[in-house]
Amino acid sequence: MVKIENSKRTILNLAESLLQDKGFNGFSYAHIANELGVKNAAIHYHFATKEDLGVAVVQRYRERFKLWINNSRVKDLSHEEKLDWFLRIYTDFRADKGKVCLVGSMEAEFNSIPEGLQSEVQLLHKEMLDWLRGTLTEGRDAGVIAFNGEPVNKAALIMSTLQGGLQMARALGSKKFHDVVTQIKVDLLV
Amino acid sequence: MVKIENSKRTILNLAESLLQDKGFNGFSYAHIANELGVKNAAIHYHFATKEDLGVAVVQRYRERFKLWINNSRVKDLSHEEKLDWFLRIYTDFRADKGKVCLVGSMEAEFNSIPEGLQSEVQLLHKEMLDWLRGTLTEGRDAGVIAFNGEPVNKAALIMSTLQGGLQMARALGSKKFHDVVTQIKVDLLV
DNA sequence: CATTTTACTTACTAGTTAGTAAGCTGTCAA
DNA sequence: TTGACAGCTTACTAACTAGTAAGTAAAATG
Repeated sequence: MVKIENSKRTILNLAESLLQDKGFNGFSYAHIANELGVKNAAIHYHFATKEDLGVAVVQRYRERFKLWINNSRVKDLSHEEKLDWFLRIYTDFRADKGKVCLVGSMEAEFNSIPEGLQSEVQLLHKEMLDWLRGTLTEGRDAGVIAFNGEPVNKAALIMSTLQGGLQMARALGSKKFHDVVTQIKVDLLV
Repeated sequence: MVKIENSKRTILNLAESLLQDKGFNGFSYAHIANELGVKNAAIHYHFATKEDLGVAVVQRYRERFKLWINNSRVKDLSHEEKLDWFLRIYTDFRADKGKVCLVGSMEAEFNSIPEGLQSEVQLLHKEMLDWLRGTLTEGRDAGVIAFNGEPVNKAALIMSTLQGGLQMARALGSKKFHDVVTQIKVDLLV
C-alpha cells in the first residue's frame, strides 16, 4: 500500500484544479482516483458526496482569501499595490495557466450544481466583491485611482470583467486577457 | 404519433436554452427527448452526436448575429443606439431570464467540450468582438462616446464584463447585472 | 398505385456516474 | 500485545450517458 501523504489535501488540490479546468459537471470521482492512483471509494471515504467535495473546495478557498486580505503582506500594501495584487491573482495563477476563476466556473453552470455548492459560491463572490469595493473606495478617497459612479458598481464591473476575461482567454489566448487587464488599469488612471 | 412541427428547430431552441441554463455537460439527450415527448433516438436522428447538436446551435447563433448587425434596423442606428442595442441583448434576453451568454457558458467548460464546438465558440466570440470594436471606434471618432486606450482592448473588456456579469447575476441576482451595465455606460460617457 | 423518404419508436449496448457495504492492513495508544 | 481506528480496497449497484440497429407508419413523389 503506497501511502499518500495528506490525502485529503491532495484530493482538494486536484478537485480545485479540475473545477477550474473542466467545471463541476466535467470531472468525476474516477478522474481524481486515477490521477491519485487510488480507487474511487477512497475519495468517498474523505468526501461522502460530490457536493461535499465541491463545498470543501470553495470553503477552503474562502478561508484562504480571508487569510490573504488580513495578512500584513496585503493589508499593508498601498492602495495601488492592493489592486495590483488582486489583478495578479488572475493573471499569474489563472490566465497564464489556462484556468478560470472558481466562482466563474461554477456560476456558468449554476443551475446544474447542488444547492449547498450554490450557497458557498454566493458567499465567496460576495466576500471578494466586498473587499474590492472597500479597496476601490479607499483608493479613490486617497486620490490614487479615479473612476465615475459608485464603488459598489465599479467593483462588480471589475470582478465581472476578470471572470469573463479568463473565459475569453480560454478560446482566444491569454494575451487577450492581459489586454483586458491593461484596459481595466487604463479605466482607473487618474 | 403526435407530429411535432419543425422538430429540428424545436430541438435547437431547447438545446440552446439548456446550454445557457446548465452548460454543455449539464444536459443530456434524455432531457431534450422528455421535454419534447419523444424518444432519445429521435434526437439522434436529427443530430447524430451531441457535438453536432452543439455545433448547430452555435452556428445558428452566428448566422443570427450576422443577420442582425447587417440588418438596417441595427445598421442604421446611431452609434449610441447600436451600443444600447448590444447591451439590451444581454439585459433583456439573458440577465432577466437567468440565462448566460452562449459563449460564456461554453468557455467556462472549454476544456471539457468537443473540439468542433470549441472552434465554433472561438469564431462566434471573434465575430462579436469585431463588431463591438468597430462600433466603439466609430462612436469615439464621432465624439458620442469616450474612453482611453485601444478600441480593441475596450471591446474585449466590455464583452468580458457582460459575460462575467451574467454569471454573477446567477448567484447575486439580476439587479447586480443592471448595476454593471450602468457602470459600463458611466465608463463610456463623454 | 408503387416506391421512396421522413420522422420517428422499440429495444438495445457499452461505458460512465455517484455512491455503498463489507473486508483488510498498518499504525498507534493503552 | 491487544484493540481501536484511519485509510484504504474489493466488489458491487442503480441510474444515467451517448449512441446504434432494426422496424414502422405516414407522407411525398414518381
